[in-house]
Amino acid sequence: MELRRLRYMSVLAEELHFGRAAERLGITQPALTQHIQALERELGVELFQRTKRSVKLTVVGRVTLNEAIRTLQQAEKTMPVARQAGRGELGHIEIGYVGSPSSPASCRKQFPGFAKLILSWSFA
Amino acid sequence: MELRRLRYMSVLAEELHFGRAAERLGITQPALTQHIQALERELGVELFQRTKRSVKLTVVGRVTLNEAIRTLQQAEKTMPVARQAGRGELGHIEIGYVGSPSSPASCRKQFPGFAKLILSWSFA
DNA sequence: TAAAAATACTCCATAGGTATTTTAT
DNA sequence: ATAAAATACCTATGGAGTATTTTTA
Repeated sequence: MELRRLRYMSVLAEELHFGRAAERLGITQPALTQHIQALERELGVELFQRTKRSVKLTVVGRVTLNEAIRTLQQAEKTMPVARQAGRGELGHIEIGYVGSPSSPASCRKQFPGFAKLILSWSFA
Repeated sequence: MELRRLRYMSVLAEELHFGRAAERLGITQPALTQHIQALERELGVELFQRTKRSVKLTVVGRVTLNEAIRTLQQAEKTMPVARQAGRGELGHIEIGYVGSPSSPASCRKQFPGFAKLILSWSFA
């Protein structure tokens, strides 16, 4: 499954018109038709109901679109996050156990205040 | 940005070895090299630090990988959800205002119990 | 010297374009 | 008759392969 096709699908769902959606996407109508067909084949479902004169989302399409939009939104974050990290505006904290052999329990025993701090921020 | 490349990145991050990662991915080592280079070019950051003898994630790579994994996990949901919906095992509920002109406020006035029900489930 | 990543090149699949056909209104 | 989606076909970009080079431990 490709992000590009999910984008194509979401724009088509907004426009409900292959010609206009294709234009917004900077491709031609036949190209868009083929991508939607390919996506439908890949998922094994009918996303849009076409009647030569109108296009509408099927119920399956509606449900699929929800997931697609979530995926696209998450994907959109990746690029700016990478760039911010590249400029040193974002980093990460690594947490490990100290001493060996050790365990979460022994770690909490060793650093009760630290464990409380972490717990107050909650373990993700 | 392509999902495939995020998958390539995440496998390479696990293996830290182009040859083994490529094998797991069912492609050749040069192909993987080129995809990682392309992804780095696209994002404008260095994801892995290679020293001809070892590969390791940079801090930027670590941060980017977090987002990439979230994206992949979300993307993974789309296909089964679409198929479930296709078999009628999933649907959706649509909620709108009744009467016109209307607003959330007038709707709550008209259907105080309904609004309470919705609020108890919280507006997403 | 050997192991591993990068580079050079070649080939083919497919994304996308143009032209055309089909169909419902 | 017309608007709009589907189909047919062609081209070119780039993904993936093989062979080779480079590098450092």
